[in-house]
Amino acid sequence: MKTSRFHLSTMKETPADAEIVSHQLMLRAGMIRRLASGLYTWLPLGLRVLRKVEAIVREEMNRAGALELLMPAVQPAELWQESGRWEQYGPELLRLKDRHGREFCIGPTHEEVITDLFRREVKSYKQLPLNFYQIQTKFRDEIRPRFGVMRAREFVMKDAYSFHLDAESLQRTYDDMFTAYSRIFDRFGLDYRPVAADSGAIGGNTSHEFHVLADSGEDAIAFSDGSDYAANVEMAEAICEQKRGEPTQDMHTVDTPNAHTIEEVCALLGLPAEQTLKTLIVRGDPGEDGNGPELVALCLRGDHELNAVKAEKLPQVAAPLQMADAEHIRSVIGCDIGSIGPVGLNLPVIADRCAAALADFVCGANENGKHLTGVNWGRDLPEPEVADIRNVVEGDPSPDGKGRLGILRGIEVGHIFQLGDKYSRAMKAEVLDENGKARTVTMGCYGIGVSRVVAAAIEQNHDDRGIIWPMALAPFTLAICPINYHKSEAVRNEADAFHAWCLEQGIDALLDDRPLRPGAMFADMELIGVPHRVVFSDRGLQAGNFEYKGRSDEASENVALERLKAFVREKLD
RNA sequence: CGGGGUGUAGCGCAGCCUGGUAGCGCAACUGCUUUGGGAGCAGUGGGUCGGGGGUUCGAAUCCCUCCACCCCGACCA
Repeated sequence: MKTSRFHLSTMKETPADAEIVSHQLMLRAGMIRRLASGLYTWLPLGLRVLRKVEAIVREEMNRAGALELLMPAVQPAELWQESGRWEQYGPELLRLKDRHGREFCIGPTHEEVITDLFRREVKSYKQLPLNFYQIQTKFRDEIRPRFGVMRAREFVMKDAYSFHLDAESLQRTYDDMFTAYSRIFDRFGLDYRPVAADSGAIGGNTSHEFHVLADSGEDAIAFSDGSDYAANVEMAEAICEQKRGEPTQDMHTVDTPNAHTIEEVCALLGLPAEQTLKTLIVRGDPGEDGNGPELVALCLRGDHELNAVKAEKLPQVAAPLQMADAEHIRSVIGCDIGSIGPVGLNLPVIADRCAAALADFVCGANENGKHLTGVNWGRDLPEPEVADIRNVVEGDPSPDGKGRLGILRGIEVGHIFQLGDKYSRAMKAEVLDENGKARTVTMGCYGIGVSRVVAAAIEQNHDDRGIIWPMALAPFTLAICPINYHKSEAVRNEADAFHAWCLEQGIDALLDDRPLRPGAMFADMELIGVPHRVVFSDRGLQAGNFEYKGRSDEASENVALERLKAFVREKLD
């Protein structure tokens, strides 16, 4: 490809509304253009990368025995009503009506459609297991689309759905998918981690997320330095090593005017946050009979953070988690937030393991401007119910007992999940077993955010000059930069001949034949992240050399012209 | 949805407070010079100042309204 025939559309300045580096670089490099909120056009340069991601995904899915198909983006409401998700899904589901007034949605995912297909197509256990996948455009009407294609409303996803007669078969395919995903992310050349994710009510290791590691990632993942344990912070179990000490202090009330936060209380009393207890008041779950608690108190050590996912799984707590409002708290407890504590509190009290292990701690006195010191469970107030309700922090022991936890940030690009019979039961997807009896099948589903992978690769691999593509994802693998292409016949001949050779060899080479000065040419090739660069100039040719530089090399090197083809082959292999 | 902010040329911005008919840099186009790290000079084109309404002799500027976009959003006890 020659730049003069490729719509290379780079920008020197960063568009003001792009917040994160991948979004900025994708705009500056001319990979994408915004059409409306959360909707993007992929320009030729960006599409080349997207297609490379797709190709690797497709090859590895095929290798793992999955079968590609393609389902419609628009889906009839009846299927969603059948699964119950027409009501459950909420405003993220884009709904529309056709000219006859029939209701449809634009698919955010395809469990209903694939399950419907399956029940019409497959009748016998002999046809199982089956694993279908597609690479297709999805639409989710996000509350707040942002970060370019990282969190777009319309995006490209690979979604796969497997069908099985029993749990063992599902587990085998699940393991195959785990292996295939690992191969896919290995081939991308990205630094990634599979992590255990919310395993839900079924129990066991039924879900893994694949995260591309990047400091800007939206998810926190916890991993052990002593084993291969890795889990989303949302679900990583927080263990308390400390044993509660004996009380050594009496309980006292102290004046703490204007001290509302843990930080302010600690500064005032000269204590570390680890010696304090904070009390959060959340809405209770009224339960089926309506006799559940209206409010519930959750106690954490002062330096810890509440984990909402864990908290809302508690039977007393309303899901989704809702903090009580200030007015409500004042009417029930009689003080403002900032002065609440569990002593004498007429609410169910649930303490995190570490909060329950405190002795002689400081907490709010349920009276504005006052705190209690030297408080001890069992002596000054009843023993609390104990639960794991905090986020793990750096240095916590690993839940598998091996090593300590570190925290990394990641971008979720893949998710594999054992669905069970949620959809197959609701939609009566059954096959006949060996006894001729109808059996409901069990399902797995497996997603990869194809367009998000592109953004995540950039988040992980860039410098102040632009993108640094891993070889497998680069839109072009080799940039040919001739200096004075339009003036020097020798340079032009050499560059054209080499370019032609590259095409024969199947090398994605980009020849920059624009009449630009070298600096401008180099800057563009670095911005779009081409991994290898070859320069031809009169000066070099006269000395019998060409110049080579890898995208992340410090300096360029001069290489003898005779070695050109062998040298390039070596670099690309 | 709530809070905050921004809409002026393809991109980045100034002008608005204190009304007087729109400007800078980059990009684009033409010509000449230049050619190893985003060249120089000269010239050219491109804007119903987000839309609508109002005030005024006169509105990018003041007022009202709608729209779009961006950011933040219970970890506080």
